[in-house]
Amino acid sequence: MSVGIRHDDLRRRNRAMVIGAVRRGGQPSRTEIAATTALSHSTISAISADLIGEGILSEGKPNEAGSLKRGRPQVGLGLNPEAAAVMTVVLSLNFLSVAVIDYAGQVISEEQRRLDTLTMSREALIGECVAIVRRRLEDPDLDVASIARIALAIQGITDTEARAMLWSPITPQTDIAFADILEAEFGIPATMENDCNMMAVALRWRDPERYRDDFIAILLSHGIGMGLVLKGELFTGTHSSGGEFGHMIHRPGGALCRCGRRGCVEAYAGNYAIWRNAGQMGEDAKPVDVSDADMRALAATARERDGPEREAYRKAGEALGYGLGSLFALIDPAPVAMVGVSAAAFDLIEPALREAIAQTAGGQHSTSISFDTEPNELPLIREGCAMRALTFVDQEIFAPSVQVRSGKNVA
Amino acid sequence: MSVGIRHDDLRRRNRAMVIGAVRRGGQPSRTEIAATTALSHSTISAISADLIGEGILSEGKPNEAGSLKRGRPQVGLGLNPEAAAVMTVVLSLNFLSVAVIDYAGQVISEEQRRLDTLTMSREALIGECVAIVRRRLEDPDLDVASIARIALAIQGITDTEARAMLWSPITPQTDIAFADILEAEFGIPATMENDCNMMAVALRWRDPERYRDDFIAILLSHGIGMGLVLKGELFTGTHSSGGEFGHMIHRPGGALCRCGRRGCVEAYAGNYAIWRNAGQMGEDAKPVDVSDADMRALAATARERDGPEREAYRKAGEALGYGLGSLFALIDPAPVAMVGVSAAAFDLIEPALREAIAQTAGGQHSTSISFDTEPNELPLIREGCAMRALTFVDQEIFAPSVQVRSGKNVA
DNA sequence: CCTATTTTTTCGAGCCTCGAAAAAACACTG
DNA sequence: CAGTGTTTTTTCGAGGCTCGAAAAAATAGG
Repeated sequence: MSVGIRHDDLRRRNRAMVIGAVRRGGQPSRTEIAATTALSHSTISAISADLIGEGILSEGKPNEAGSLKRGRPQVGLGLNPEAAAVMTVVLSLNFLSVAVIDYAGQVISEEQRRLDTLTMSREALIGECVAIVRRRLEDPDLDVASIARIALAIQGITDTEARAMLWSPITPQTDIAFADILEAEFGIPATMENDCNMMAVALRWRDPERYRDDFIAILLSHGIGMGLVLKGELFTGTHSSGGEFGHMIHRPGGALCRCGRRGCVEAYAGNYAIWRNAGQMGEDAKPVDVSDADMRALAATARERDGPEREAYRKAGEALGYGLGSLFALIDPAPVAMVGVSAAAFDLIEPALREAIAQTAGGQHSTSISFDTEPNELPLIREGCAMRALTFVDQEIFAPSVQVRSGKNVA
Repeated sequence: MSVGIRHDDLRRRNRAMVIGAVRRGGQPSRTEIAATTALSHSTISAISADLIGEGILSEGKPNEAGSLKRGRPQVGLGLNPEAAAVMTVVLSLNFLSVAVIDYAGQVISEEQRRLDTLTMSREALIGECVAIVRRRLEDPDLDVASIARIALAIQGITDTEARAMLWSPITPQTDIAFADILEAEFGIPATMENDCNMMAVALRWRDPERYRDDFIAILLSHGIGMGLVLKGELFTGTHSSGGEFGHMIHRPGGALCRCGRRGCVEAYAGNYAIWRNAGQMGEDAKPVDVSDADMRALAATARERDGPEREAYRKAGEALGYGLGSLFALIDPAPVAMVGVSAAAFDLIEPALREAIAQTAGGQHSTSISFDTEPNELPLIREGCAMRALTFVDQEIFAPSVQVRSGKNVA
């Protein structure tokens, strides 16, 4: 049931708030933090003194950005890059990418690797992941002990507790508890995240003006994925991973979807769906993986001449529009970011999308709904993972419930 | 931005928590409250002493429910019925119902009234509401000063701040700021709530076992409404009122909906949709209001023989099933309560609904999705309003941010 | 009547935040 | 270059809150 607030929760939460204010950026001074958190100067002073003493924060150079104001200059607080580090592991189709990121968010070590995820055995897939992580950990320039968290991301369905990949389009393997495996192997806490959720997290950090409390990130790729932020929090469904926007029903009994069902949004707007419609192979044609290059060529053709290619994109737009309309009927309109290779073809998709959305209850103010596009999803996913892992460190390690006060001093 | 926790917030929140634990029922003892809130006995003791002193809580008879245990018997805490009172105003088609409820949740005064909402002028509608509230306030048995809150409920769309009805099927009038009107008239804080949201609130109080953190209440009536509770909180969309489940798109370009658009779930499952399908009037037939008696007769006919009536219910089930399937794709399956006159015909709806939902991604475990039915929505809406208003009193008046400590003693 | 048991209250200790005042750090002025 | 004004940051005592331990209260059983 609902639990009371203990006295020591107070400090914990306010510590987390100060760290959060600093991470949000701009080298805020103590005074600025006091203003945004509505806590008194004395409190902020005490907490930041603690945090600096523990090597979590550090004071910036006061001479920077030549303060032209009258009195004592504000001294900006920043994150101490050496306070900790995190690792991101992004597993996508035929591609594995790992990075080590310092506490301030800078990449300090990375490795990328092509592999044939669709045909690999379960053991090989796990083995590659473990091996690449091990290689990064053994990097002589790195302080292994400082890596406090690993965040993995994968396209597909993850479990509630962010421990395992349950199903993914990039591999025939199912139910791999990556988080548990890496934790057992390296003794570092790990989580298994959904790629679209990480995209949403990254967008929030990249552009907090536009992507603040409510917004939607849609991945237009082989499949259609969604990351949804509602009321400032990642909405991950009540049980499993992200909202399966791509499998909302567009046309009952309609086109064959990769998931085996019929009429899903993805069966009209996924790369394979656009491809088979453009090739006039019929709506029951077996879904195939289409390369990004082929998709770009397809879009070019569609731009060039009216024909089945253009019609395929129109159908995709229609499906996305009705899907978004139904979604907006539930949650009300919000800014949308279209991410992935087909986001580069959004010019072909948008007209039909807008037309469809205008036919729905959620599209009442359809002209005011704004779309952003970002063709490259991988950097977003990695950034999201990094921020997710760093936020974990901020909250769970540097502002823990049981104040251990490790007193470790990185000086 | 995110705001820090002040020192005085602590008491406020823990006070609210104690009140909440008592309202949740069962005359809990101080020890039981300490257990559920994870606060210490001393804290609970101090807070409950305060609350009893302020006349908010009262100690129950210790001899009740003959405690057979060894030591000092627990003394149950209850809400002092005289601590405050709230008023509910439920405006539904041709019907206005008002009740005064004491702090413990008992109805102490009520009045109901038939009126022709569909033809009334704006002024007449507002006038009737104001008049009926005034009559209750002038009830000689009542302590007017004790009424701390009014909660109105109406079918339709309300604004974000719960101040105004923006649109409702029960009247051609739009944009009536009922909450502001009543506040101005009587000087009592008021809110304007969506009827389906209040149904959801009521279900949560009625059966917290089943309706705890995630569930859905669907109103099957003239229109299709939804109240959605996610992660223990009423989900009211990001901007406006409740999720407009009834206006998710079932079939793009399909049957004509009351909202003027095409293919909405409601255009297949609303009373008028079932009625016109049963009468084989075509999917573009103008929506008409059907009486509850007519709907019951229709259901009886459908049960009796196979024919267009039965087919109409099948279509309704199909629309609801695909709609729920799409919803479940986003939020994952959750218990559903079907409320309203057509919930009494759920036996006719369920087979097609289950068949449809099994075709969707959200219906993966469709057999495990459970439905409850409750034919009568009005009592639910009233209960929900009452609890909403009482919770407001609990949290905003008896556990206020600025501790005024009125010290009023109801003895 | 005494003892065991359980609930509730009391009391001092330890934190935490706050406000006010002091200290610090700089710009401006003559 | 010393003095003054301004703004930021720290210090310090006061007031609150929760907690744990111990005491007090209330009952059943013998």
